[in-house]
Amino acid sequence: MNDGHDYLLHFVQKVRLFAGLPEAAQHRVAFAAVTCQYRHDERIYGPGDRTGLFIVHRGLVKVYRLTESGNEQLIRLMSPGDFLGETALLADTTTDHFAVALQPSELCVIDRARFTGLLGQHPSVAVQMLQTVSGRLGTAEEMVSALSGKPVGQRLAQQLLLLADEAGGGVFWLPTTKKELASYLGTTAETLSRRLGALQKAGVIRLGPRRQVEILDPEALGRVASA
Amino acid sequence: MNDGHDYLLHFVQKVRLFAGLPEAAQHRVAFAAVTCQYRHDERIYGPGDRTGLFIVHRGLVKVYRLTESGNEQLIRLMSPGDFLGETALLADTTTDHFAVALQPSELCVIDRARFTGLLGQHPSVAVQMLQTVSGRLGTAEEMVSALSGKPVGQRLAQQLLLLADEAGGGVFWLPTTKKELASYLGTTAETLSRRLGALQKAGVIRLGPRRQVEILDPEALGRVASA
DNA sequence: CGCAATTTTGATGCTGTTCAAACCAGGTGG
DNA sequence: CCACCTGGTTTGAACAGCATCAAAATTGCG
Repeated sequence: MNDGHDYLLHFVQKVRLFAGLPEAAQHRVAFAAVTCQYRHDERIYGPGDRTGLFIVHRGLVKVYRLTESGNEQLIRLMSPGDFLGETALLADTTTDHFAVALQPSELCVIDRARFTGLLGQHPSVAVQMLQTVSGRLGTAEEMVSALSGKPVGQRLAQQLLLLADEAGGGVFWLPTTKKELASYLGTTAETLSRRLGALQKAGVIRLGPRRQVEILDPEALGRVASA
Repeated sequence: MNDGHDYLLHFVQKVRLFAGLPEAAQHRVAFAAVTCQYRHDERIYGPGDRTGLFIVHRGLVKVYRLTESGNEQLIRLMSPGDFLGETALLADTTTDHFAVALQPSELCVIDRARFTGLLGQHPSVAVQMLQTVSGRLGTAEEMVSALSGKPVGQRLAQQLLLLADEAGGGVFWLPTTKKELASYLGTTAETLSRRLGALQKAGVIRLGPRRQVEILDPEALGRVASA
């Protein structure tokens, strides 16, 4: 049991959400948390579930919703250190989101009641969470602008630059299938394929095996992104 | 001076953000706040400004951004009791939003430093704010889904139902020009006009003078909204 | 090697944008 | 009270981008 606690404590300290907490409080968080393992394609939660707070420890989780036509609309990908469940947690409503592990993943779960208690006792957690959620709101609003104004090619170019930036270089691998990337960009796999092909033919990028993308001409891509 | 304070205090108590605070804290908030008057079309803040927290006391404020093509993209309308400025407030970055008074308006402004101090001292404010921002995130994400999936007609129908609901009846007035409603729905004034015309011809709604809208057949409208 | 999923390619049609012009409404000043 | 003027709104015609459907080609994997 102690082993488990120390393990959790170490993890809690690495998550920005709890980094600012006094150590005693970190211990309490570690006690409140439960770790869960999820295998590939395993569902973490779905619409109607009364969720708590999830924190990704290891793996990759996709959050999406279903459109009325039955298509998946990818909302975001969560990597280690990210948290999910903020909406349902606060509003006392249930989500309409699905969360599924894309890779074997490990998540911490903190019960709803315990977490709201924690929020009340430790403002820094609430403030930190507020910052993160504000950031997400900002990107969502940007997405709205992009969807209603820019053609697909621009959104794609932006996303490629962003992915390259995250990877810290001109070569990277798409984090998901192209079909899902397409849904994230608000388009279809077919159109995405055509746009990528066009970029490659223009000598701006090179597509390698296993969803590898190499950016040959970042400046040209930048021009496309903000045309 | 005391008059001013009492006036502010009364207002502070009516804003949900501060409703849960002990009275002493409410007094402190009232002291920290400054009221500002804005006339029609007056700019409240713009991109690059280092804003604080704004709370709408009276009037109507539109928040928008400019797309690269120079069009306004309406993000949201703020009515009395709503607050703005959360993004810039926390991230220590500057906004890329514009805020403009659509009507003669009165706003409370709380300085950035004071507000972050307040947040640290009173978790309930942070939690309340988190709830509101989470809600906004939810609607923004819905908007993304809608934009990338549904045709304009559906979005419009949803919005009409929502406005009718807010107004508490089948008759209401559009809160803004149709041009702005169009930008909010991610389309153009022309298309919006055509859709409204179609709905009227179908006997679902009736368009009156001064942007009045009367919903004649709510069920039909509902069917359009979730086709 | 062969299966199953992903990705690509092609042809077609629709939705919505764009540009242009007419139209209307409310507000102003004579 | 009316002519006028300035946004806002409507209408029309032509065009562009993207979705859709169907089918071929590729990839990854057991």
